[in-house]
Amino acid sequence: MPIQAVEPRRLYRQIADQIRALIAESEFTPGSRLPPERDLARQLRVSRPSVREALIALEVEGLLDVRVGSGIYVTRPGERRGVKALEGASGPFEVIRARWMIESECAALAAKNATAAQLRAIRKAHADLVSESRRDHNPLDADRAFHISIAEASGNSALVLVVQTLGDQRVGPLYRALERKLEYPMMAAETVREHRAVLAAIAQRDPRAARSAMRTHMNMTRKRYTKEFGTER
Amino acid sequence: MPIQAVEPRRLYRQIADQIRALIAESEFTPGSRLPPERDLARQLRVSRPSVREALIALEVEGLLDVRVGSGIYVTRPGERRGVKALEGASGPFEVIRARWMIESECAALAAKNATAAQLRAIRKAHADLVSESRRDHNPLDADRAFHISIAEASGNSALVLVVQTLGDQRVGPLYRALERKLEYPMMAAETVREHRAVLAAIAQRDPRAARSAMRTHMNMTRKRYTKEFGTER
DNA sequence: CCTGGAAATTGGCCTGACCACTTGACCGAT
DNA sequence: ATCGGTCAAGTGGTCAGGCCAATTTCCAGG
Repeated sequence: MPIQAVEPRRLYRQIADQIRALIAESEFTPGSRLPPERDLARQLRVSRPSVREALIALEVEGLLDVRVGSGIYVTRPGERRGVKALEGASGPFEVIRARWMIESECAALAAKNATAAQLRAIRKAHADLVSESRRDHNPLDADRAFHISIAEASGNSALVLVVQTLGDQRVGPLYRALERKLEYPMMAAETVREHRAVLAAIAQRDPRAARSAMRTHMNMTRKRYTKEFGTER
Repeated sequence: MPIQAVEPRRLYRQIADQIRALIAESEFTPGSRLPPERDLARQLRVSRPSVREALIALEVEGLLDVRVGSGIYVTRPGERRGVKALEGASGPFEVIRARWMIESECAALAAKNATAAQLRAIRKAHADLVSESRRDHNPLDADRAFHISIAEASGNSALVLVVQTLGDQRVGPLYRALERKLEYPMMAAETVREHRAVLAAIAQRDPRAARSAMRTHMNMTRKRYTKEFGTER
């Protein structure tokens, strides 16, 4: 057992962790406003600059949105832009092509490797997505969760990370412009059918069908983008 | 032309941007120490807390390492851990399997799509890697740069992001333990041969050979890991 | 009802102070 | 020569208090 380096916990990290935990426990829900800096400092028994440092860290992580004179707001999951997403955002067509390649292999691996619990999680994510699709807005969060549940069933956490990273690209400016043009819920019905085919192939433990179904879904998504956006980019 | 939202530039972001630019211009090189906070504040004509806020942001981004009592250091590219890499680090074998899948397709795409300039960049990255391999330490940075140059030649920026993200996983604790056990420069000679085969296939514009060469490289890398680390994880 | 102004609240940034930690130099004991 | 202890200087960490800019809310007047 090698001697471990001892790393003192800087106060701003402790504060940031605590706020992060409160958000995760839904004490502060997405879209809601945190108490003012002065109040947080008082409640946490620390100085206000220390609170500010923690807030900066959480802002850089994309978890919070700090508005001068107004307050500190928890971002909605779809709005969260981590560091990576701030660097040159990838175009929608690039993302969908990368997803075609990667998520089809994830689906094939999921068909091979999914545990019963993971299959249940995929089914639940799918049901949530169907339910969300009945509304008139883009079910971005539920869609993302469905795809991530499949990546998780692949059994490779590096692939989960990759799928999450690609999913994060969907909040870039090009993507927003594109997705604003899409029609709901007509498109939703097609998407639901494609998702159902992916789920069915995974449930039947058929890697080839799962790969093919996910590729079909990505191809159809690309076609939908092309139809609305004209030339690819 | 819609009216654009005006977003005032918070001072900490301006300072962080300036420091980031100075690092990019090699004014501050990886491993080097920045001037003390008090000096930075004086030079930039801002207060020290404002400098601290900027440093927090850059620390969260992984660009800087702040050591109490010692100073502020620029991280080496291989040490940079963005937000994503802090979440549950993936194991080396998971990463290598994901890279097998993804980077082989990148190599095939690079063989198809690389511009002359990109091919030159791959060649340069390879030459740098060969040169670095002659030393007795793991040429992590140069290796990473070589692989990223191939992803860039794929012509899909989403794939570049994915390869970067997977590359970032190589600084996790499991990875460090594993790579400490590897022998240099004996292993370096094998790796150089494998890299050369990838480069040759790309230069010959042969996607199948490029895909195959990269898969071989990843397979051999996994074998090297297995040999040193025993059971896979 | 709408507009403008005032007041209250919120975040932004600053100054100054003190504390904890690190580093390097120096000295004495073994 | 080596090791441990002490000290001083420098570094980052955190705090208290202050003032300014931006936002929100409320109220009065047209």
